[in-house]
Amino acid sequence: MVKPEVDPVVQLDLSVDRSSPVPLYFQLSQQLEAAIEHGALTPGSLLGNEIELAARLGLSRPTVRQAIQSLVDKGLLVRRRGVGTQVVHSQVKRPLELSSLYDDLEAAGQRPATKVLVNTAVAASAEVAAALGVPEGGEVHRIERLRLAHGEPMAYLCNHLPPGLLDLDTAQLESTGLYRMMRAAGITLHSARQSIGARGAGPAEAERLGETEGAPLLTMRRTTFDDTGRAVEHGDHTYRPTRYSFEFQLLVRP
Amino acid sequence: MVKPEVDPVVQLDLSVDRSSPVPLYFQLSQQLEAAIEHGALTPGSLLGNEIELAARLGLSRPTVRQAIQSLVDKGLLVRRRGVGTQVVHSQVKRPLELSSLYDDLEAAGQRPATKVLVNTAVAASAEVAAALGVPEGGEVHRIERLRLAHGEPMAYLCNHLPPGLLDLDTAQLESTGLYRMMRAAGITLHSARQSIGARGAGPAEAERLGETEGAPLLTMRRTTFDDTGRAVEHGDHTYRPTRYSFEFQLLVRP
DNA sequence: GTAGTTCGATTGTCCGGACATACGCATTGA
DNA sequence: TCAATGCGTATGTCCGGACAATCGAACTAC
Repeated sequence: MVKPEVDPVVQLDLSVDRSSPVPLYFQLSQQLEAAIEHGALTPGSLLGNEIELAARLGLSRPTVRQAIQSLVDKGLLVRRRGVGTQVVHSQVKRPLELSSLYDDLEAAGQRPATKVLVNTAVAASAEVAAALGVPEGGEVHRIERLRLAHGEPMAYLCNHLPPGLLDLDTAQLESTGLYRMMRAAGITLHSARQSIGARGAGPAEAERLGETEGAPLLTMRRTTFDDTGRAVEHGDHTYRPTRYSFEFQLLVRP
Repeated sequence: MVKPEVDPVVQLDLSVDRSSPVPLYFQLSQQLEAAIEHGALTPGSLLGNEIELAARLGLSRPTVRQAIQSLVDKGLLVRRRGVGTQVVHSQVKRPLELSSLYDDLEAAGQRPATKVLVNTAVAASAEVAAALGVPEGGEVHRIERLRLAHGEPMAYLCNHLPPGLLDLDTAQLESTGLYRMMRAAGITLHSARQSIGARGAGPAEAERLGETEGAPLLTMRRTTFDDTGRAVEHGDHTYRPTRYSFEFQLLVRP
């Protein structure tokens, strides 16, 4: 005889503050997310039907649905018609974001350091010009940086930016990441095209990263666009694979 | 004197079929997406306000909003309060999906071929057991495959699956991809954790892929989960970086 | 006992309206 | 000339309700 093993319907105390400027659906989704993170909502448990949940909170169903939908989009919940909404059996941490290496390292507690090697205006090569949408040979800004963690070189970052987009202060580049500077300048990052590959290190690369010639390197080429579709950055990065790999989670879009 | 360069408001003929079982918001979003793809809606152009659009189509605003929102989520449109909704300046093709190598190659017109090297039950190693959530030493299914394109080896794929999940027919594995077989078996893929790195080829690997020992290889380790949170597959793949790289687009989630 | 049917539960879709909020632009004022 | 103000417009949020579609389980009939 097998036990029924019925998924429990969880009752937790939720509340919303109508005087707050924070949208109600957002307050609710945050509380639900916190409950999942915190363990109050265990994986597999049912959330209880929307109608009753709305009544209990004094909200309308559309508002509750909006809150739930945002968590479904994050991969934390699954809805099934005729069944209910249940918490995904964990494993989900963070879907892939357009992350900066700097932020990633900092989040991992690695205290990243940056050494700016080059920070100057140059004529755009054919590839850079095509990526940034500027005329070939036109002026673009070139940055070469070495990213270190625990004093050891971890990655070599070569970026090109369209002229006049950002005030690229070397000191600032060494103390924070490029993406942060862009966001601080009011640029709304929207999307990026990436290509991740591998190749053997050339002599100069090997020297820069403290590897031997021919050693395997992880490479990433990326062009980033803001919400107007303008290319705001093109990067060519090489990573030491013994020190860094790309970790991410992806969701199947339904 | 600079030209005004005002983004035009586009008028295109849209229509919905109320007798169709296809949801109205979906009909609309598909037509809008087609118009963008086709060029009828040019990048930067405004979509016209929701109220009027709803009136013109005989729909309610929530329905129109739902259609627009789905395209915003895909990165095709951007909404600005007080301004309007406009088409993103292209560059956006497809956000990253949980893709199978087989499908990727087929979409690229490469006519992939698969050679199954191993297809048998084995005892789970510690790593595989942890990834699949089965007891260490318990039975799991192991598949080793060689993926070829144009007759050349491109990748070596080693996968482990929980026992009894799928009927793993060797002939079928050679004629299609693993993900397709899973979907056909009624498994709803939900999310995956991936790690992409690089390393030098060992002797056996080099032999299998036709590379020399120590040659740089691109590696991908992935665990895939279905919508109940159950791990359905754990893979350890190595790619020849001269033949393959990971290309994808990502969106910043707002 | 097994297969088919009915039925309750729950989410999916859609409506029509209301007010709040933020952006861009024109007007106004110093 | 330039900054502050006000206004129109568009999206953002929220409501309350209605019906449809689907799933699972209990029920019925064979």
